[in-house]
Order: sequence, then structure tokens, then C-alpha cells
Amino acid sequence: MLAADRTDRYHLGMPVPKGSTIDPARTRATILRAATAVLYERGLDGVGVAELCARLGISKETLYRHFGAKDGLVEAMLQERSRRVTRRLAEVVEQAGDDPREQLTALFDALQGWYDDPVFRGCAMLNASAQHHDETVRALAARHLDRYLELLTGIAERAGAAAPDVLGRQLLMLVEGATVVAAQHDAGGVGEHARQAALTLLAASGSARSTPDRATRPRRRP
Amino acid sequence: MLAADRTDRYHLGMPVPKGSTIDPARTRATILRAATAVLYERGLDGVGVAELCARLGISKETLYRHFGAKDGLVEAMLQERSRRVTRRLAEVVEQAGDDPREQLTALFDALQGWYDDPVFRGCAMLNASAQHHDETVRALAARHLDRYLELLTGIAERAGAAAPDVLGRQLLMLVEGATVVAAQHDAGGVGEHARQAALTLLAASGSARSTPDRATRPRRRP
DNA sequence: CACGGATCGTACCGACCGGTTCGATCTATG
DNA sequence: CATAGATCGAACCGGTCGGTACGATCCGTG
Repeated sequence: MLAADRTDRYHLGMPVPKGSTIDPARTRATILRAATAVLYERGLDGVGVAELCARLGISKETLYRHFGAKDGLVEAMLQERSRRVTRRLAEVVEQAGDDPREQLTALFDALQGWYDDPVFRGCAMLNASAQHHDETVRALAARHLDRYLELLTGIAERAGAAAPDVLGRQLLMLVEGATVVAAQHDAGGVGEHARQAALTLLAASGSARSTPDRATRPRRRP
Repeated sequence: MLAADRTDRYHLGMPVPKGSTIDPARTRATILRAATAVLYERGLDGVGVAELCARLGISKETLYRHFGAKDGLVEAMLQERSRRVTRRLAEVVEQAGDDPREQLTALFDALQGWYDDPVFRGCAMLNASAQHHDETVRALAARHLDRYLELLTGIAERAGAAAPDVLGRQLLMLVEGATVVAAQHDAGGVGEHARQAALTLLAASGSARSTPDRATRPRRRP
């Protein structure tokens, strides 16, 4: 589990390299990354602070100095994950070129790759929201869906959909539905089927690419 | 919270009516129904056994005699809810007539009605699966999705879709995605948008009955 | 009328959990 | 060399939770 025998040791399960100040910021980031993996796999309440710290190779005091409380860790973790995942998907879409169809294809392919990952356990935000009825976590989940919706509505707009916000919502349902089904029901091919559905909705959404400029519409948040 | 003052009292928060044997089966069903509501609203781990019993107006001993353990209650509860919900949706579909488009419309209208219910908190099965990483609960959630899938694939078959199982999966994603979005993001109109998407997918699925502009084909191919 | 069964209310128990504290160790800095 | 800061490991604390036990109450039945 850990490295370093009793003679020399320190910090995060590994002996501190030669001459390096223990950088708190780096420590915090490392804790965040490792804790995210454990809490995602086992659930927020599935692992206590003691075991969590043991797995990370840190002491409870270190964790509490960086995050104040377990909730602080959870919130920081969810925020960071939401940002990272959203950025990743936005990159995938961006690198797919200008064709909205290609963008959607790339997006659902990326999702399928995620579903195939052995550690895939569904959307961490929605899982967290189901576990902690805490209002803060709910807000983070809602914000996460906001980010997704913004990305998808952007695709819908570039496709010249007659009602891009409606299409964006529908694509959001497909993305989240595919994620849920992949997590709970699997059987494979979920991403592909979702992609086909998305392309069908796109094709049926009105004049494709013929009306690039249109009145901008209000945005997210109820 | 309770009825009955200190003079006469008994059983399930209400005084036992005049001459009636306390029927264990009825007691169990009543506990199940009331516990379902509380645990759905607050989360499986959001309310302890003590408080749960207080809310139901029963003693812990009674609960444990009927369900053995909290997990037993949870499992019984989820099973019963899955059966009830699925049956209800099947009825809605059945009462909508023979047209698959009408059936889908009725189904998503029913879902929208659910979303509008103030106690709506998303799909209880998926919430439970996110909370208890327990294998039994996961299996119950998977079985729940099986039931949904069966219903939706049936509609796809009656519509004469070229690939009814694929369309069924896609409709399942829409249903679950709509439920997730309604629970976490709301803003209204989710059911309607999901319904439109479902009808679009149905119309594009190579069906005979649901697309008026295509060559007709016989229905019913199991 | 006595008995068995279902129930209540309460007290109790052991386990665990989130969080705090403390002494010791090591590093960089001045 | 002394100090300050980051960390470790372990002990500790109060609270909560799931589950059990027990005496008392009320019912229908024999």
C-alpha cells in the first residue's frame, strides 16, 4: 500500500524527494485527485475519513487543514471534477471540426470510452446529489448540468436548429440517460445508440446549417 | 404527528378500530407504504431507524419483526415500488389505444405529471443504487430498467420499427435522462421535450404505423 | 378466565464516524 | 543553530446508528 520503510519517510505515501519543500498547494491537489478516485468508486459515505486518509497515505490532520471538513473535501472534489470533465468534453467537440454532426459523434464516442472504463460508476455529480441531499451538492450538480447544456446548446445553435435550446435540452437528456443506462444496465453499445438518436434529433431539428445567424436567446438557470 | 391521546391507543399512529385483529400482513403493507415515502424524500441514509419508526408510529421491534433489518425494509420497498410504478406506466400506455405515438405521448405526459409532483425526487431505484453500493440494490435497479425497457421495446415493436430493441434502448435513455434532468435541473417542460424527441425517434425508426408519409406495413412482429 | 400473539415505549449496547489534539519528525529559512 | 511550518501517527471524544431486550398493554381464542 505504502512506499518507504520506517527509516526515511514522509508525505503522501511516498518519501519526499531529495531537497524539496513540501508544497501545500501540490499536496492539496494530490489529495484531491486521489480522494476523488476513492470516493467515486466507493461512494461518498462508503468510506470514512480514517480509511480515506489511510488510503491516501496522509494523516487526518493534514486533510482537515486543507479542507476543513469532509464536506469541504467533497465539494472541492466535485467542483474540480465537473470543471475537468466539462473541459475535456469541450475539447473533444472542438477538435471534431465544424460539422455539428461530427461534433456529436465525437462527443458520444468519448462518452462510450468513458463507459468502457472499468472504474466507470456513472456521473459523479448525480451520484453525489443522490447521496447527500445537501443543498450545496445539489447546486453543484445543477451547475454541472448547466455546463453540459451550454455545450450541447452550442452545438444545436451551430447546426442552425429551429429551437436550439429545446434541442440542447433533448441532447442533455440523451447524454444523461445514456450515462445512467450505461452505469446501471450496460449491455454495451449505449454510446452508439445514443449517438444515433442524437443525430436523428439533429437532423429533424429544422433547417440544418442554413440559418447560422439568429436572434440570441436567453440562457440557463431556472 | 400522531393521533390518539394517552388514554386509548395502539398501532401505526392510530387507535385500533373497535373490534379488529391486528393483521400482520396489513401492518407490513402499511409500514412499507409509509416508509417508502419518508425514505424517498430524505434518502435511504438520511433517516435512521429510530426516527423512521417514530414517523410511522411504530416501534422498532415491530419493524424488525417484519423486515429483519433496515436493508430488508429497503429491498422490500424498492421491489414494491418498482412493480407499482411499472404497472402504472403500463396501464397508461395500454389505455392510450393502439397507436404507438399516442402511447408514447401518454407515457411522457404521465412522467411530466410525476415531475410536477412536489415530492418528486428522481427515480427511487437509481437514487438507491447511487446510495447503497450494495449488490442487491444494484440488481433491483437493473431489474427496474429491464421492466422499463420491456415496455418501451414493446411500443417500438408495435410501431414496426426496423430495430425495435435499439429504439427501445434509445427511448429508455430518454425516459431516464428526462427523469434525471427533471430532478436535478428542472426548469419545466422536460416531459414535453422528451416526448417530442421520442416521437422524432419513432418517426425515424422505419415504422409503418407511426409515420404517415411512408409505405404502410403490417404490424405485430414478435 | 387464562393464554398467546402483536404491539408499544424505553432503555441499552457495541460499532463506527467525523473531528480534535498532541508529541515527534523532518525541511527550509534566517 | 534556532525557529517555523508541514506532516505523521495515534490517541481521544462526543454523537449517532443499527439492532436487541424487556416489561407492559391490548386483542382474539380456547
